[in-house]
Amino acid sequence: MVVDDEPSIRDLLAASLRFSGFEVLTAADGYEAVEVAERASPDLVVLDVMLPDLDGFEVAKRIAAPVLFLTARDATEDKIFGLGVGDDYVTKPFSLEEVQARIRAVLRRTRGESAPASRLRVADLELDEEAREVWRGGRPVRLSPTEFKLLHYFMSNAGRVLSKAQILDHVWNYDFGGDAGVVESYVSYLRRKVDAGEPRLIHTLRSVGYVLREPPAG
Amino acid sequence: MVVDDEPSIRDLLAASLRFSGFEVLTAADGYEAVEVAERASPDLVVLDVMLPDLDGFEVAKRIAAPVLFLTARDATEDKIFGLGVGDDYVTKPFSLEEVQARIRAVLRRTRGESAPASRLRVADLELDEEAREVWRGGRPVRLSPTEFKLLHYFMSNAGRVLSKAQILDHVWNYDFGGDAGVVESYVSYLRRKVDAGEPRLIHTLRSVGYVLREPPAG
DNA sequence: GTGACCCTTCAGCTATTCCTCAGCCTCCTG
DNA sequence: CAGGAGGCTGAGGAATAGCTGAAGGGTCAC
Repeated sequence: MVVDDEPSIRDLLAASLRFSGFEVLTAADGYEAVEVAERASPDLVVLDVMLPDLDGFEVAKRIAAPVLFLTARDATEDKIFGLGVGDDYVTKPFSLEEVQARIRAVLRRTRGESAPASRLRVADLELDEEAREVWRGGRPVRLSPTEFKLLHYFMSNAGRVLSKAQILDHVWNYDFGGDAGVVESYVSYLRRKVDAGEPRLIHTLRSVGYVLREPPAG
Repeated sequence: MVVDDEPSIRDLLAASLRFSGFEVLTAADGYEAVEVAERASPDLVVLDVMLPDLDGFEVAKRIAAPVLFLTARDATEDKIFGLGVGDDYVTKPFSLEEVQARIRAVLRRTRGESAPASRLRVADLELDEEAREVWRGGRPVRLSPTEFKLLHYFMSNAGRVLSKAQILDHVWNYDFGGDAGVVESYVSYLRRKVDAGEPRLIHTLRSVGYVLREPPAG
């Protein structure tokens, strides 16, 4: 369930999560959230701290499901964890990659026992979501946060063509004002760090986008 | 549904989509669009961002259907995706091939589960729309964007005779000023890249046009 | 405060792609 | 068989997209 009073953010999250295969309910304020949560018992709630009626913390207390908070950047962290309420948080403005990563982490944690692999693999390139580690051909690679998010997006969409606009929308914060040139820069960084050896995995499709895949045999 | 205030573009799109088997409604401005959409609940809306009354984004919010935006090339592309509104966009001037490709992609995506093949095949020539890959006799072929569009047009009209004018109208942008000589050039490119081996698939019908098909056995 | 790292922009460079054109070829016709 | 219309293709110039090194500014840890 996604709870935010701003329709644009609510829709953005809902659409992106649905695309990733989640079933999504939404609510625009605290009372609606509590109500919907009672009726539908969601597996997890993405909850804006700042709501028009009820305080986000208040809502969290009344909801049985795990909670991922959305909060302004300047909110002090202790407030979130200190209250013993909420399982993690993401600061606004966020990137979709980040929110999804946190969601999966919380689900993994709260569901306990079942510890899914959380490891992506394409050819001899491996990425561990939890440990935030990457190997190419068994050799560890150090990536900056953005590089990691970008590679993660590529790997979880391996074989699918991604336009620069799509990449920008998923990997960068939703309020990013710049142009798609950054994507080129970061692809260049990634290529240098993880795509130096054969076979090349990140391919450019001119005027279309990029795709991460093993080159077709032949 | 097609929404654009310019009659020429509206009619161009409507005619081309009808020919491809879609059922098409049109609207000339924002309010009409919202109204028609409510009455008819279209499966998808092709929507010009620049409308005389309502802003295209505003219209999109009030419409339940998936939206494919039409936008000027120089418009800041960033804001299209990012607002969580609209599912894809095409810049003006566009080619009909491109619009139809995007439409199919959006429908494929929003309808989810049903993942149609999206793969065309004629003899030993194969084309994957999503991956943008082409094989001839199992061997991958690299095509430029225009070559790919042209081949796609040929393959989705296999067996049908296409005049150079038709090809120009579908594969090239609607504002293309040049003459049909380009088509000859690109057919030549295609022949070299994908039609070198037997059997020849692209046939010239002198002073009529071209046709892609397997020669009748014998 | 300082240094390390990170993010973003930018500009020069390279590679690719697009389109035109001219010369040659092919087919049809008379 | 000659002539002409239509078609083919190689060459080349212009435009465009993409790559990457460098630089500026920001943030964070120490």
